[in-house]
Amino acid sequence: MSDKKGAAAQGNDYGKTLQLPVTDFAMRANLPAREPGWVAGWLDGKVYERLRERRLEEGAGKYIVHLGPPYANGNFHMGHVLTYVLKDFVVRSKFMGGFDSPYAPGWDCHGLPIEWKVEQDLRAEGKTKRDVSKAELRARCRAYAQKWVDVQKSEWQRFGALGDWDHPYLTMAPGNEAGIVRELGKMVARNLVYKGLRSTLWAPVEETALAEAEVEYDEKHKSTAVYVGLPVKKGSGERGREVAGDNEFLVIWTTTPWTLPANRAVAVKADEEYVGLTGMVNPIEISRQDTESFEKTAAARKLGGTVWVAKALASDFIKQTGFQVSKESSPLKGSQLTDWMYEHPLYVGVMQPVVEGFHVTTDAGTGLVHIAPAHGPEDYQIGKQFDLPLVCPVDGSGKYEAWVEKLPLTGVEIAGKDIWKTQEEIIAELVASGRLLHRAELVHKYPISWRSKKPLIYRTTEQWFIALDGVKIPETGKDLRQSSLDRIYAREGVRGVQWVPEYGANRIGSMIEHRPDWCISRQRAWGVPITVIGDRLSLIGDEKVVRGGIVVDPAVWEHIAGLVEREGIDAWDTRIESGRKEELFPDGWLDKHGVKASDFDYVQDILDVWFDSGTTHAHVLRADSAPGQRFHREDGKRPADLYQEGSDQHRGWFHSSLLTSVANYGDAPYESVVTSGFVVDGEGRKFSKSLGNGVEPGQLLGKYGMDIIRLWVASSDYSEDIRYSPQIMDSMSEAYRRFRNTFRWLLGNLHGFSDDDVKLENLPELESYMLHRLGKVLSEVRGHFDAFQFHKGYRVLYEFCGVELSNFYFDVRKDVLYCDPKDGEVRRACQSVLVKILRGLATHLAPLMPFTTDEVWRERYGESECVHLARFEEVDGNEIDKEFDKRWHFYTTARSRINVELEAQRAKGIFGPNAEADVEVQMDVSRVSKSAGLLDEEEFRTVMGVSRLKVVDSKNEQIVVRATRAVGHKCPRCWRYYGKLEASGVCLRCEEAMNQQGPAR
RNA sequence: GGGCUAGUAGCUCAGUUGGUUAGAGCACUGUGUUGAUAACGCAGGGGUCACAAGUUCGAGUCUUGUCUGGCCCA
Repeated sequence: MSDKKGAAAQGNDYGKTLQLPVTDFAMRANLPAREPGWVAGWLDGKVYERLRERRLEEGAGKYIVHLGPPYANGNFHMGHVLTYVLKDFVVRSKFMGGFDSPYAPGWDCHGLPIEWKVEQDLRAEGKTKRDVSKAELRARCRAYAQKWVDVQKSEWQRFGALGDWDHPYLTMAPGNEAGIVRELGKMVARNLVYKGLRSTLWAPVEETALAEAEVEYDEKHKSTAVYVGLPVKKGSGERGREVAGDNEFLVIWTTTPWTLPANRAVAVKADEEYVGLTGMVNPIEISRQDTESFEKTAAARKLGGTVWVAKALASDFIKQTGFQVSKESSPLKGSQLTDWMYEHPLYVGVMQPVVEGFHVTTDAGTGLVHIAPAHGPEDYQIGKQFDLPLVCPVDGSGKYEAWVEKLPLTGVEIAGKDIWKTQEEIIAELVASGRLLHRAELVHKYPISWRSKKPLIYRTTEQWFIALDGVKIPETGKDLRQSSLDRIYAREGVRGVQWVPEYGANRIGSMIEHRPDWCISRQRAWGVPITVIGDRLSLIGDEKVVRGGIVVDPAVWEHIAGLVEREGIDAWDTRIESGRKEELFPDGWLDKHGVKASDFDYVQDILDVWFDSGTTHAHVLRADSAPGQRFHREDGKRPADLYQEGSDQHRGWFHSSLLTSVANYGDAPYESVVTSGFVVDGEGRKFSKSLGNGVEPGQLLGKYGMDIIRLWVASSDYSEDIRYSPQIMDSMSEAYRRFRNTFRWLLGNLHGFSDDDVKLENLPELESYMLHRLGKVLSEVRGHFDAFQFHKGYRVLYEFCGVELSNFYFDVRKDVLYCDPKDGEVRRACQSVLVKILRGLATHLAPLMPFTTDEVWRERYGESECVHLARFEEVDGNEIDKEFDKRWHFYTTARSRINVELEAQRAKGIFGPNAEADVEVQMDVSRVSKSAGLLDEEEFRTVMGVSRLKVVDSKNEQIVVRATRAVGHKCPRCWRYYGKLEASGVCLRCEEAMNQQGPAR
């Protein structure tokens, strides 16, 4: 023990004669404080632009990555971090791989959430949207979106993302808006756009139909559920016979009594059995629910009779209503009920049919389903199927239309009244007519608006659609659905899309296969107008000009697009509202066709915002096949090589992009699609406010810095959900430190060694081996990057740094680097390899850790240099023969076996560091040399870092190791033990090193 | 409720066409260094492969079901 201390003390004098690492590259990064300055440096230094120029000069091939534009509303969250970091991995690795990979950031700016926010701001000012013009409303929306574009842009830049920040695309840029109009016009010309009816989820508060994405569900919504008995008239083939008896009822169950005025049929399930229950409504049940109306009900004396319900639900019905059964009829099939008629729940004498409903189940209710085609998608479908009258009695604000009749018995006027407030009056009417069998409050899941959180209703209204079936796409000869599916699955010899992960194809495929036509119209202000002109009077017979009742003439569409391009989307409404409609037609067009502008209808709906982002392939990527495009970017390429987004976008952006692209161009807008999972917490749960497990990018940036966050993304398999937890981030910090220290050690040991000194010929075996390993590792990494498997690339790099460099190569070569003569051959050979390692690691880690690798680069090559302008470091194959490979495999595996023995002796206190050990390795020399060639004892000793190593031939299967305390004299400079030291007191090697401050060579 | 998808050490990930005792790194524990020092080396402990059936000579791997998550729908 005392000897060890003595050695350390001696070392102090000789330490100054060593070549110890020298570098200004700090051990601690202090990323949060320094990264913003580096971002600014990249922007000021035009790194992206210089990189582009360089690749253009080289004539590099293009690789286009395209992302769904973020919605310009609010700060970025962890999902954005994930997507934009992954995107940046791809862009940067493509650039470093020699591609020209321009990236255009962009923003999605139109749409309801922004409009809604602006309305809230108006409300705060004591106004409503009716107090301002549409143009002003839009101006406010535009300003609001722009504000968030600016915020998000700086957040995005802070992520370290490479991109054309000076030329982002905004869907609200007039040029882009015009492009959207052109895409729509093209679809119109292709006969893909039509007007139809649709049962839409409607928000009475916002007075608009909502997209599915805009709908939320209230898990604990309270509704009033009613059982209603409807007097029935049985028939036997012909409808319209007399009511059979006055005391038989079909029982329906509904949770939306306000829809009863719109009742047009009752649906049954054909093969379900129905029974007539004869008995009495339990007066106690009624009275308990509604004491006041009990008297009226009792007065109506219609408490008894035969009620028809599905047999499977009879007991449930009895339990719920307390109906006292005295007799049960033999069952009838649902199909036997379909020639019955019944009286409308509210309107006396209005007889309506019983029909078969495809959607009828016996999960709840009575198996007899109230059909209001105005208020539900299935209802609407059945309405169409049986040709039921379809008029919606509820207006956009959730009030009954003026023409709705008053309630006949109670005489209550409901026209103009709010549906929710009128519900009690409708129930009172049912009580009065004696048809209310039961009422109860029901807590269930119900759709609500994502904005106002108020309940939604179904309204069947006129909307505009894109047809998925039946209309052939010129390029493919098939309709939109089939053409899209062919491209998703690479069917019919069509070149398909590469989905990463592969299940993406199934996912989007089954959606496209089963989805209805795309409803593209919205009744809002902040969006691109559906600039459709309807030929109301059918004045124009030319099919090339008007088809399906709407103007399809490309000349008109291009004219309107030109107006939008100059003035923005206000161009449309402004002319309609100010009576300058003729300006919407090209000069002379009206005269040529002998019509007036007032002969036409002008649609005032706007486009679904998914249409905006879905058509970026036409505006942002170059659209060569569309000469009319004026907003395309010169640096684009269509289709893109890669679209990338979260997996939820199979339903969203990938979907709308595919449909619009196939519709107008007959191809997919992307060659590959990469999707990522979601960021979840350490337990795999989603982030949510109620769980309180959320985390904001800003917090992480302040605590860890971006490179560590990027490392977290790099280390995770994004094909699944990726987990975030403090523990995970801490281990990423550890990993970061490993990389950083590897760089620090490399830089320190390359002090005074320039890249010009690199000489890779006649290397010692160890250097040759390491160069070979480096080449293998780096090409493996590039392979993983090319396959978008960044976590595998990360792992390979990380383990190389840890296992092969830090644990092995650095450890072995420290002796040479520190103690050999400064210009010693082995030392210089080692440094030559270290340069390759440094450059290899820095360039291959640059896509993952742009900040730190750039810091490394500048530390080595000066402040004016930038790693991001470099390419992946080339390390030639450096093939080594099999014997060589086996020999080093033997050394490295023997190393770990010998280490076990060394550790055992160390534990006994025989010696401390390996330099204090002598080792004898007993092994079957002939067997080993047969495959690995002759071992070099000195090389073997070097690998072990011991003072002496002796190989002794034996016939042992396994190698046997004996480690003993080193004998001889310890060199006070290099700490190795020798038989004798030189007169100067150090070993021969150290003496030379101290004498020759670099031998003349 | 339906579609897609996952569950391998505390954490992040490997585990080939089913084939010895399921691997790596980190973390943890012990230990050595103090010439990578808020760093580095070495060694060690740690897993019923979510659970249950089934196919098979043999299952982490194939089949079915259950549980627990995630996304998208309803």
